[in-house]
Order: sequence, then C-alpha cells, then structure tokens
Amino acid sequence: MALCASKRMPSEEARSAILAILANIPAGKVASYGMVAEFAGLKGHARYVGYILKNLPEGSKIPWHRVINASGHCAFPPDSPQYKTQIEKLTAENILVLGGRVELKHHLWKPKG
DNA sequence: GATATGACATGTT
DNA sequence: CAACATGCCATAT
Repeated sequence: MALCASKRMPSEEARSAILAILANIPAGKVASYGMVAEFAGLKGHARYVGYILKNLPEGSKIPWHRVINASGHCAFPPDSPQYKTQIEKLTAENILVLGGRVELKHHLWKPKG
C-alpha cells in the first residue's frame, strides 16, 4: 500500500525516527528540537519532538537532556526539577551551561560532524 | 470536524 | 540580550 505514505509517514514511524535521531546525538553535543525534527525528515515539526519527549515511555534510553530549543535555552523553567537534571547531565558531559543557557557555538551537534 | 494544549521557532518591541 | 506576540504542526478531548 503505497497510498499510506503519500506525504507523511505513520506517527509510529515518525516517532521512531525522532527517537533514532536523539539516540544518534553524541555525548558533549546538543541539538535543537527543530534540528532533530529536520534530521528525522519532519522539518517544521519541532513541537512534535517536544511532544514525544514529554510522553517518553519509561525505559527509553533517550538522552533528552541533549535536546534544547534553538536559542540554547532550556525547554523548562529553572524552577522545574528537570531543569536541574538537564544541566546536571549536560555538565557531566563536559557541556558548559550558564544561566540555563548552553554554548551552542561549542556544543551544537551537526549530522555531518 | 472543531477547540484547546504544548519540553518550539521566528520576529518585533 | 530579554520579554511578548504570532505562526507552525501534531496530539488529546
């Protein structure tokens, strides 16, 4: 059935693609939601990435802490527990985080390398 | 099918 | 550089 994928693939495929991209992000690097979506073939679906991470199944080894918005700011307020957790993980990966902001110039991940 | 919500992106103030 | 407003798209109800 080729009519199923006329222009968009099933949500399950899309979700797998997003998770695959996240799992492909090397340590010490960070990527923005828009980038991950684009790399997964879902350009413009930045919110979709966030939606998946928000609904992450327990047991998924997804390094969500390596995902931030295009501005380099954390996706949640500093009052959130995940905020500290993310910075904690990023710091453990040798990533410098100042004022809830990440040095994209030094840690922005690129698919080419 | 419409309305409301969201771990975003971009532009303007 | 920061805050606010608008646009984008998918999911949930």
